[in-house]
Amino acid sequence: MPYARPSSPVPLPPHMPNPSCVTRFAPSPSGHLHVGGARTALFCWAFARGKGGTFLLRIEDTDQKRSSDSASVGFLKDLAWLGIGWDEGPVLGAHGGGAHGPYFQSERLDIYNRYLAQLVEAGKAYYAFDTTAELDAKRQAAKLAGHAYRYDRSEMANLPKATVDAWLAEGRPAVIRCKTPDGPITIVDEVLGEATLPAGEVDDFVIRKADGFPTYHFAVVVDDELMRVTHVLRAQEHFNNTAKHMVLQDALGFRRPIYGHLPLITNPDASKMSKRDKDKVLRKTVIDRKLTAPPAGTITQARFEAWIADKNTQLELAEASALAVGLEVTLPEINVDDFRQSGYLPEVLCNFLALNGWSPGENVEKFDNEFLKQRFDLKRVVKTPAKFDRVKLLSFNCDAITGMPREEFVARARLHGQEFHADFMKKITGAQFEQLAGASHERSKTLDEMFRTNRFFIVADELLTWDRSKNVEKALLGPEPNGLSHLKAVLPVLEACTEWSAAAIEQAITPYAAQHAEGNLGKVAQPLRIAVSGGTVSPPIFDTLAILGKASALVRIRRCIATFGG
RNA sequence: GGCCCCAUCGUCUAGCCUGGUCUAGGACACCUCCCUUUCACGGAGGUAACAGGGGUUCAAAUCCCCUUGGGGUCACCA
Repeated sequence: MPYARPSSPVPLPPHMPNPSCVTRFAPSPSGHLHVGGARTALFCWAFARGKGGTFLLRIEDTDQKRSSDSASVGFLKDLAWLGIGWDEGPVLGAHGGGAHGPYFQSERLDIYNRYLAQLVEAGKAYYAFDTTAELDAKRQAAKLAGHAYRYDRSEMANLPKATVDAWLAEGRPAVIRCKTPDGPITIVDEVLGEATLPAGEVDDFVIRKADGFPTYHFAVVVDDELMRVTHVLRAQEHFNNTAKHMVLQDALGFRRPIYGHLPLITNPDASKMSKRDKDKVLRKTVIDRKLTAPPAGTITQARFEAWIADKNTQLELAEASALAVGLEVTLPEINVDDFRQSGYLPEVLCNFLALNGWSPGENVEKFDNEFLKQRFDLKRVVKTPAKFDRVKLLSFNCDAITGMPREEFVARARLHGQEFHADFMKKITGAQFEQLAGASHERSKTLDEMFRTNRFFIVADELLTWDRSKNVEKALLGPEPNGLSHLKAVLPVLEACTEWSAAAIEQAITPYAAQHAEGNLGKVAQPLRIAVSGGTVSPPIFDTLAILGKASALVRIRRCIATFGG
């Protein structure tokens, strides 16, 4: 067991007694939590909690250019929404805290510097004064020569101490590099097995940047040790980094955690999932439609032009969303929050995410986090990358929604509406909403769907317009007796209704259909649906009429008759 | 390109470690039929995979080798 090595000989912050298992999720707050990160967090959480261990969260904000406070708060909220609670880390509600902080790397500079000094002192790391331009040139040359670039330490590693001190004193920019020992390095991984990198593959990598911040590699190794992390579960893109981390652990005399590298989650076309995907969709739409100006009320003309002119310019999330609304296109969900907005259930997202890269076997597919916690193990993690299948996710979501009690759906849909469709909620009474949600329950694949497909409910009666689609024309203006005639005939029937409930309306309409439409309810229902909704799709017609209210329904029917040539 | 890893239906995967029970199982998607006042749901069927080639063995999806294909990585980003 690699972890059985003696504890750190470097007595820095006092350690708590080690729990059996400590995992960590360590995102860099350079955006929003995306599904890949969420899956990693979920597995880390399940692994630790399943073993009675500790799951900790650490924010890797050592890149000053890319970090922001709001981004890290977003991460925390996303995690909490998914039901992935952390025992140690930044505090949010009941989550976080702990004795091994601070959990923001930007607040741990002193700690890193002490270890850095120790390595330099011991001759295991050295200052290097190469400029970025010099290094770039060498890399370029290596590329042209057709071989991989490796840092050549001969110059900087052998600088006399006096020179180094003098250069530092005069303020020359310098990084610190780790003096990587020669020889092959064997990575032991619980998912992938063993892999040996030949000698020379790992060069003298930078461990402290010129701005004084440690690099990712250094901070990770120090923090994992001090936070007594036992198991590192992370995405496979980090696999090769492991060698660097091992070099550092050896140099510092640290324990070695157990590693498990998780397969990547990609787009269906195997490309990396990234926020750029949103940009791509928008760009394609704009180009396909040959637009030269943004839709009104989205982004400014100047911003639009700058964005279109340069493929490397990316819209901010808010800009992209606004433009998507204006263009009436749907952006692909990438971040956890996107899925929340789209009306996915957190428990379903977790379930589905867990299925990308892991499975409990025995043909079990549907499970909750509790099950995952009990059953998750590294042995069943697959090695191959998974293509993220939104269609299957949607199917799972649909199953979960239609499978929940009606009251639960109504309640969750209400919360969703209050957050994302405030305009809709304002224009509808509580009772109406309850009825509408109840009627939408069994046909909803997401919490969001009913708000998008039922907008006709909140349109003013006199502003309702009708589709002129083939189906509408057919239903209304077909051979006699056509829909329009039925509408005219059924109008007085509805006017005569004294009670206006779904059941009462049905009782009034059914006899009519029996008499005048050969019992074919559809012949009457569909024209009514079109009349009151403007289109061919709505909740069941009697519910729809009842929710709308008698006055609205009658106004709409009369207007429809007039519009289609009564 | 160097290095590392991987390879089962269109997709997510079970099976592989400990060869025979695999005429390869499940799920999503797709197709057909049924149900149906729209949409959706639901029900019953169906199509569909061991990348290719060599070994080893009485026997290979399972073990070995090669080829091909895919992914990752080669930053003062994480």
